Parts: sequence; C-alpha cells; structure tokens
Amino acid sequence: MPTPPSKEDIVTAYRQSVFLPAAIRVFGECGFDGATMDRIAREAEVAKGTIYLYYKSKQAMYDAALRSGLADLDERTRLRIEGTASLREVIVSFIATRAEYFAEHPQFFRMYVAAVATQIMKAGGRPTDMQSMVEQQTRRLEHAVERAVARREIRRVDPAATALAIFDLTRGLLARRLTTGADPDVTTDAVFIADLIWRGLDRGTAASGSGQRPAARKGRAHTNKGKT
Amino acid sequence: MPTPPSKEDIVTAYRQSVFLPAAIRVFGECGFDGATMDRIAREAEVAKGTIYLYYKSKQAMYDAALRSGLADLDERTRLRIEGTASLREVIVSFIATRAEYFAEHPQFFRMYVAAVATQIMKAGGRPTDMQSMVEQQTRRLEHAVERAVARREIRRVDPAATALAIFDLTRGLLARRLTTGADPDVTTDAVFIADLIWRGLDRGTAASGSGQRPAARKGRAHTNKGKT
DNA sequence: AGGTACAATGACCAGGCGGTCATTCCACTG
DNA sequence: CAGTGGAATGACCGCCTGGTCATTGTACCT
Repeated sequence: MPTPPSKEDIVTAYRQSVFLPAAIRVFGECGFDGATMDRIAREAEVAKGTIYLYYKSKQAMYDAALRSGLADLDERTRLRIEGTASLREVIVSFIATRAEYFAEHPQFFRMYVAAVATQIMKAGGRPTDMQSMVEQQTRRLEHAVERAVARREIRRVDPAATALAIFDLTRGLLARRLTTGADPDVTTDAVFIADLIWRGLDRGTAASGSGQRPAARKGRAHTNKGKT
Repeated sequence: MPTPPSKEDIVTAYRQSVFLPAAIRVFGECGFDGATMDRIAREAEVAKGTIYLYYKSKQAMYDAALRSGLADLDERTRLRIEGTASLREVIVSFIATRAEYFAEHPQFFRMYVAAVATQIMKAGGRPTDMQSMVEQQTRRLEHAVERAVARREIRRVDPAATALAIFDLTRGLLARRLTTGADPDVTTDAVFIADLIWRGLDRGTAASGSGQRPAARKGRAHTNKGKT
C-alpha cells in the first residue's frame, strides 16, 4: 500500500463531503443561475471565501457536483445490472435503479435535468465531460442489447438506437414521477416500459420466446398515471 | 363579421410579429437568464423601453414567446394528424411534424427544452399554462391510441402511458438530432421509433394485423446514429 | 401652420451577485 | 508562553441587467 491516503486526500475528501451535498441541494433547487454562492456557503456552513479555497469558480463547483452525482449513479447502475441475465431484467433493473436513486436524491435529479437541457442549448461546444459520462451509461445498455441480439433473445435491432430509446423512456418516466408526487412503487412503471419495449403495441404478439416472465403479474401491468 | 380587426389588433399583431421572433431567437440562444432585454431589443430593432410598452416584464415576454411557439406547433400537428387513419400513421406523422417544425425553428426547440426542464425544476408551483398546452398535445396522441384500442388495431394498453411514451421517445430523438447535426432525413428515424413502439423487441412477432406497411423498406430500418 | 395626443427612446438607477483579499483565528512548535 | 504558518472569514468591489421615465419624435386633426 503506497501512500496511505495523504492528509491532503483526507482533508479534501472531507471537504467535498460537505461542499458537494450543499452544492447539489442549492443548484438542484435554484438551477445554476438562480443559485448564489452565498447560499451554498450558508448551506455548507462555511464562509463564502472558503469555497474559493477549494473551487476556482461557481462553474467549477457546479461541474464537480454534477460529475460526482453522475459517477455515483453510474456505479450503482453498474452493480445492479451486472448480476442480471436476460435483457428484460436489465431493462427493469436499469429503470428501477435510476428511479430509486433519483427518488433518494431529488435535487440531484433536478440538476441532472437542467444539465441535459443546457447540453442541448449549448450544442456548439466541444464535448463536455458530462456528455461522455452519459454516453458511458448508455453504452452499458447498448452492450446488453447487443448481447441479447447475439444470443437471439430479441429480434435484430440497432443496439445504439434501442439503448437510447430506453434511456429516453426512463428519463421521461422519472421526470413525471418527480414532478407529480407519484406513488412510490417504481417496479410497476418499470414493468410497463419494459413491457412496451418488449411487446410493442401490435396485437397478436404472444409474449413468449425468451426464457422467463419476470415480476409482471397478469391483468393490468401498467400504471403510468399521475401525470396531468 | 363583427369587429373587423380593430386598429389595435392590427398594431398588436404587427408588433408581436417583430417582438416574438426576436425573443425566440435570443431566449433560444441564451436561455432565460442568459438573455438580456437589451439584446432582444437590438435584435427586434427597437429601443429597450419600447418592449416594456408591450410586455410588462421579461418573464411576460418569455411566456408569450413560448406560448406562441407551442400554439403554432400544436396547430401544425393537428392538421397533419387529422388526415391519417391508422395509429401507425399517426405516430409517424406526429414525429415527422415535430421534427420538421423543430428543424425549421431550432431556437424555439431550445426554448422548449429549457422550458420543460424549468417545469421539472419548479415542480411545486400551480399548473403553468405551458403545462396545459403540452398536456393538450399529449391528449391528441392519447385519443388516437384510445381509438386504435377500441377498433382493435392494437392490443389493450394504457392510452395515457402509451402517449407519454411516444412523446418521450420523440423528444429524445429530436434532442439528439438537434445537438448533433444529424442527417436531414427524418422519416427514417420516425419509422424506427414507430417500428419499435409497434413490434417491440420480442422476436417471433409477425408485423401484420394492421392495414398497411408504411414507408419502411426492408433491411435496415433504423438510423438513429449520429449520437456520440 | 400650429397644436395635440401618443408612441418611441435610451440614459439612468437600484439591487444583486461573483469573486477578492486584508484581517482574524487557531493549532502546533520550541 | 511567545511565535509562526496556513486556513477561514466576510466586508467590500466592480459589473451587469431589469425596469423606469423625462425627453424627443411624429402622425394626424383643425
């Protein structure tokens, strides 16, 4: 074990454990422009000047907060997915993991949504690292789809496009759940999406062919209500 | 014909035909906070004070711009959809219409995306009129789905949830097309989504049952590439 | 032409916020 | 206990921007 975490590391880690949560809270609540460094400082219980000892600007602090949240989310998703066998399970896990994470960290979800929007607004710039992190997450799904195609679990589809579709559906679903105080049972919604992705709308589809029929009880298998 | 448009109406309409485009351009480029009234005024070729003769605040102008864009988009979608028979056609038309509109008005798309994000951020407020306009658009899809279920064109699904899913897929697709300078052929992408929604991923689905098989040539029927 | 009502203008103001830095505080050493 | 180095502080500065309003311009009427 070389360099048992230097005092520097420990201090920095500790600091970030107090700065980042505060930043996420405030940025999540007010957005980038709405947030003030004064407010973040108060929330973190330090003086404003102290923040600038650790972050060189508002933007830098924002980036750090966003990055840390994304990394955290990705790690969780990775862990949860790697134990699953079928693509169907992967999809449900993917959705459920994100739903849970965002339910636990609603402010971070707000940051995330705002960041995605900003991404679209500032389309002209060089690739943000945010962009690459999101891509990485999509890639996990993409690989899962590829494997499923290879092993003939599903029909031949473009893995990239499919992964993005799942991503979009998930994001939309979660946005709706967050804005409306939707019921806390995530799996129902996750199963609806998985089911839609799986069977499509066409009638005359017998949902067999693959191995298992997960959690979906018969009858009504959808409850995306609570919109409006 | 009562009230042949009063001079007031004409003047106002004329003014809005110069203010709103400028507002959309600037708000779209810079976002709400980034946009300055000075800039909008310059863009509209009037003095800043003049704006306040027609809009009581920055927010009011923003709302007016957003509302007008949404109304325009909705009108177009309505016209395009009402001529279609099958749900499948409705979906493709829906996507294509929006894709075209946003391709013509990229700045408005940016405004739209930002507005949706803001919506999510300020979840706690009373219903915005933006919210209700978006709802109205979803409702069109929803009804189409309902009718399709009733006439047995598709299997029984929750119309609301399905409509929202289509909405989410479309938004995601368009966002990607806008950020990356994707190829201008929209129908390919639209058909991919429609196809996914329709058949799902499951193999062993014979895509028959409904009436027609629109534009989709065989082989590769997906080109959502251009992500990254 | 002279007058009048009203629209347009843009210099100006006040408030707010990111970022700085002289000062204070404190833990530790000798 | 005195001394010292570095971390924390928060008053302060400069800049920016939404909104105002006294002044200027102008079309129309008599």
